[in-house]
Amino acid sequence: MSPHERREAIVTAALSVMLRKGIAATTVRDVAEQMGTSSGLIHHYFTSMDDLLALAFERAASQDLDATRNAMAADGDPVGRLTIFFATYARAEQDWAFQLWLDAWAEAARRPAVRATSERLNVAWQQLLVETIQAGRESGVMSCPDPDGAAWRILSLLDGLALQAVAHRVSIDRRDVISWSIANAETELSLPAGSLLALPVATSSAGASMGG
Amino acid sequence: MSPHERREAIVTAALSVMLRKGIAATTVRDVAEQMGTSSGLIHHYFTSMDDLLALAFERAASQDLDATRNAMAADGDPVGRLTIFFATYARAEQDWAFQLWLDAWAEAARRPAVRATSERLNVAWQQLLVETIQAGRESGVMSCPDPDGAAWRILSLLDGLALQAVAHRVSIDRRDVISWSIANAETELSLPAGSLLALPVATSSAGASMGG
DNA sequence: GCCACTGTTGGACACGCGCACAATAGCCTA
DNA sequence: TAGGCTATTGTGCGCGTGTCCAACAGTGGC
Repeated sequence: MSPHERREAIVTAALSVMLRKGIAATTVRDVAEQMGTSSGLIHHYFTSMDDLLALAFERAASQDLDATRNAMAADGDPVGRLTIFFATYARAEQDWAFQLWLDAWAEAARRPAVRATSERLNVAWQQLLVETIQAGRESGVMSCPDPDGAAWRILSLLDGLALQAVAHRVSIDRRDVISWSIANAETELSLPAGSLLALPVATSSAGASMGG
Repeated sequence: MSPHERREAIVTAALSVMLRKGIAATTVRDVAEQMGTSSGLIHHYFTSMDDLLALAFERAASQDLDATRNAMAADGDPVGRLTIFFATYARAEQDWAFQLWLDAWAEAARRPAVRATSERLNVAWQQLLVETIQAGRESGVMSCPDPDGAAWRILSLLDGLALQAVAHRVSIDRRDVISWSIANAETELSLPAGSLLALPVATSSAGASMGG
């Protein structure tokens, strides 16, 4: 295995463990065991465990964002894109992905590298919504006086609800997380009720290729 | 120092360390050093470190809740109570208090005692809203088909927005966190725009006595 | 076929953790 | 003043962590 391949393999393995156990609980030995190699090998490629964890988190979060962004790009209609957004929003449906964000938000206060990555990616999510809202506004199908604020509110309600569902398991039903967020977005954008409801599909949602 | 005083002192010391280093990074030795005593003493009063951390977190969070609840009780009008709710919501204004919640939500997955406390208190916050909404509905001033769900949505938007403000510092303006949450609540409860806006007051918000 | 190089191994090291336990100190009662 | 009780100490155990390092193996160049 070439050095480049090995580095990728290590990041992938670290990511796999992180998704299962969370950022803080991921150890060098876990990653080595996941790869089926020795723990010393990790330090041959990464100067410290922190570097590896930060890189793996960025990888995971970026892949999630890219998956949703690509899925949305397949639809030319802003309303259709927004429907896909909610349908493929992995954070809200896959606990391990959202737990990563919970860890990141908590760690942001004490690890500058994590904060920078977390903030940059959250803003990217929000911008994805802003672009879609502006497109919908230009085509006249959506009405929204403040796309930037609306995007933050839509995203924050989604995160706030998902937070309860993931952290506390029972407080809020998973289906309500999505349906309430959709209803909120429809109100924000003056869309008819039910506009953003996706037809149930058999295929798994985006982001499933990340392993775990 | 009496057993009761000692227990209180330990909880206070644990809280002090937690606010400085986060829940996950708080150790028995840290708490002992904070008090100027030995680490063995902590285990003489608490069966496990997890219990102590959960209790210290509960102390901080409960004081916050009680402060808001008491402030709301001073007003007989449901709309007035809700106005006070947003005006005294300490989480959104005091970073150290909200950072504790960020830690708790992340740690909930790994510490059962923390999860139980976190969930119970979040539900208590939600119930505080439910009671107010139901009172407002009975008096005819509010209209809401689903008080339980509306309470979760109001609270989750508030938490989701505050999360961005606290974890990332710059993404969202602190004033927008409150004003957007208020506007959302007014929509949820069919209240006239501006109903929940509080007059600016000079006194500091509730919960400031907790130190840190 | 030998050599050098490098990916890779597996264990040792120092440290920090929660926790337990025997010894000590200090106060309250008699 | 003597005795007993309990808060408090200090040490140490077992474990898990990140990091380091000497030894090994497999492969490509000479």
